[in-house]
Amino acid sequence: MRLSFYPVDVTYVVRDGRAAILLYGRDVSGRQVCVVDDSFEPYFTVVGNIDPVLLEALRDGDFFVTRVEKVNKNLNEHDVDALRVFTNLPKGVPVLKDLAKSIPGVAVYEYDVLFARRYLIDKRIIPMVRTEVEGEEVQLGFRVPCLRVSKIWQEADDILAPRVLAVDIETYNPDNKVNMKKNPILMIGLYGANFSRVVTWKKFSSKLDYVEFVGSEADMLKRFVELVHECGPDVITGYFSDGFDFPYLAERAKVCKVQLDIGLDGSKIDIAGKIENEARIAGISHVDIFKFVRRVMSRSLKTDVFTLDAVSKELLGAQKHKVDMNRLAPAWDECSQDLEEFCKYNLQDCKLTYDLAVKVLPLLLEFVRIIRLPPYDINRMPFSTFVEWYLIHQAAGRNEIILNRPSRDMEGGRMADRVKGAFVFEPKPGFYEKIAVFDYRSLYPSIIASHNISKGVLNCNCCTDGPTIDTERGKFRYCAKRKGLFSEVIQELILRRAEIKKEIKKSQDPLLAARSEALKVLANSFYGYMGFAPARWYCIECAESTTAWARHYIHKAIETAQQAGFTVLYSDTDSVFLLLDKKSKDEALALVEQVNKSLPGLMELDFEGFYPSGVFVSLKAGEAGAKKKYALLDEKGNMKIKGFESVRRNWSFIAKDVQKRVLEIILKDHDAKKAKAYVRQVVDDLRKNKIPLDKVVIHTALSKGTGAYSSIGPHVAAARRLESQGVEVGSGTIVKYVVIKGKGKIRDKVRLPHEAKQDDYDGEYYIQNQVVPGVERIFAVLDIKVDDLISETKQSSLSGF
DNA sequence: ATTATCCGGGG
DNA sequence: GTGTACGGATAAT
Repeated sequence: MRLSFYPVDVTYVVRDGRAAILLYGRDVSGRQVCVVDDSFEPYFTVVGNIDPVLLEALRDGDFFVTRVEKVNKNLNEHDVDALRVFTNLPKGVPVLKDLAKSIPGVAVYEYDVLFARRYLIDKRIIPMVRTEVEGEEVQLGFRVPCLRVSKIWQEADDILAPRVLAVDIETYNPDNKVNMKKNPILMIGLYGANFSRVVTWKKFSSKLDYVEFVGSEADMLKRFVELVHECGPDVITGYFSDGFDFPYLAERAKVCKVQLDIGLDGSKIDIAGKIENEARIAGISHVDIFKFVRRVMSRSLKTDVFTLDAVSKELLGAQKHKVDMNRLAPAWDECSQDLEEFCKYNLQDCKLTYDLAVKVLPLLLEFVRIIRLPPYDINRMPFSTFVEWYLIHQAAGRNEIILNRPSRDMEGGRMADRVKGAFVFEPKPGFYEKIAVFDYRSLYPSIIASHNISKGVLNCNCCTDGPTIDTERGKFRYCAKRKGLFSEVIQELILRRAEIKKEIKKSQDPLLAARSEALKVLANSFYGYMGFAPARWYCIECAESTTAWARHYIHKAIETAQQAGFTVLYSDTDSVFLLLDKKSKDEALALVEQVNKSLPGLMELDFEGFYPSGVFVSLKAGEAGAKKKYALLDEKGNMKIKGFESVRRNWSFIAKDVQKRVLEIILKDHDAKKAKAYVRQVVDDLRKNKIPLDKVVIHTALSKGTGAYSSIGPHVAAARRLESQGVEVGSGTIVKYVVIKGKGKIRDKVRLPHEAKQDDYDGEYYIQNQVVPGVERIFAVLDIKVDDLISETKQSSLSGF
């Protein structure tokens, strides 16, 4: 019997003393199935001068070696004769490899690659991609039909469009603390394509068609299992569902003595993980959107908090349904009509999670396709291991032995290795006109590709004329004859991305954007990987060479520009800011051409943009982290602001407004006097309390409970006021407050916004602590002192007349 | 300055 | 599951 299906989840079971790989998925007719392969045997690899008979004899309890095969492999990109040692069970591998390792002259490899992953590597199966199988039906007592395969292969590259179901729970939580054993779940929301449901166990009158009432919490949990089965999702998703919803559901199921058997094999949700919970459901890919967004997408998002509300706002332009969560428990106790609002809230959370899943799954699935691991694994994998797993698959495809992870000691030793970083040319603070910016396109990846930087070809024995680089650590040479592993795979990533970018110009397919993004992120992670202590293919010499070449090339661009008569304003890592002065844009472009002619391989200097004006600001002592602090105005009149991020959410609107407006006046009008007059006006208005009260409200997030602070900052004082008014506050609560006039400590002058009137706030405080810090560095550049901005106006000083 | 710990998200 | 743990900010030494 022939079957065509998309594997979603891959695991294994041991039956009758034999391991069987299980590939759950959906076949082309839309049916969920499980494909069973019991022909794959666990093994590890041995290198060394040893008689195979010694290995065949290894045994420890129930674990034993079944056979030994000679294989020809590459070890660190060199030919080697190896032995493949097969064991009866996967769990036997770590035990038997220890025995093998104790034999003198033996090195062991590939003993820690999980069995199911080993299967994907060796069979060259990419999860979520269409897979062909031949086999016969078997009865395993699963919820889905099972097929025992005799043959499995992939020939097409189309990917499953997964059926997605979003889940969210609301819990009874009267004391603001999570207590899974004590407090019940009140409602469970589910949302999928053409499906909305909220199940709850207290009856109140409601016209909402998606609300379903059951008799008890236990009934609700049972109904949840039924509904999941009805939907039959490939992907079940939640927001922080690894850490909250699923552990909660599992715990309540225990308390209520309900079998939460939603796995396709009839198993329960499996909550694992030592540091962070992970919730696994057999046969279904559980995707925790929060984990993916925070780990993989955080750098490309503006928000610095990753709540469902903030992330939805940015990615979807939608927000949570507004309710007062502190009212949920009382409403439940009173069985109040308000519960309807909480049902709306519950469903909206599900919908947001679903919409987010639809939005981010293309990127996640693109990583699945490139890295060749199931969505569940990609979702939870630390970003650092993306490169590792990409390398593992690429290496295996090249008949390379997968290198071992370092021991604890080795890792500790590696920690001390420091790589000399990038070159930075500090800008001279000031206001400038006509700035041209160049940058090297994907500098580090293109250096690795173009200079053949790779662990296996470092200081090779086969030639001596390869490219050489002087570094802090010594002189390194990379083979001129053979392309190394890193260099080759990163080159493939760069070239594939270039092709996709061409396609993007022709078509608007959002999948192409996801693909390009995934390739870029992966290529950019290689440099970090080479210097990452726990890496299998750790190569500090490679990392050192990469930055050394980067410094070489940025210096080259700077020198070429200077020889052509340009003034270099600023440079950092891969970019150069030039002052055009009397030169034309064409001359700047010609300069780029000139540099590019001398660059090897895939390296390329790009013209990033032309800016009519810009201002570079000096740094305060202790501001070492933010090397760059500048604002540029592009030809369309847009401001590009870097490094002024001290103006964040714990600043009042007035401070943010003033900083932005000052930069605008300086860059657009080139008028220092006007900027000064503007600030003086604001200062005057603050003194006279003419700036609206809502502009001086300061927002700060609490990092812990109010009792836990040893020093009472203004936001803590405000939080305590809130508490004294009966409002629950805790870690994460955003506290809003204003500072009012009066003597004494700031914390004593803190009031909640509703407690203060327009005339109460302390203008002088806002001038000194909010407005001035935001703009003083900018005015320093223009030779205007703080005193000029805030001294009492002549009118007021004459008013004593 | 450098190292330990805490926290994120969720109700 | 042939298992291992993130990363940034802040507090503590």
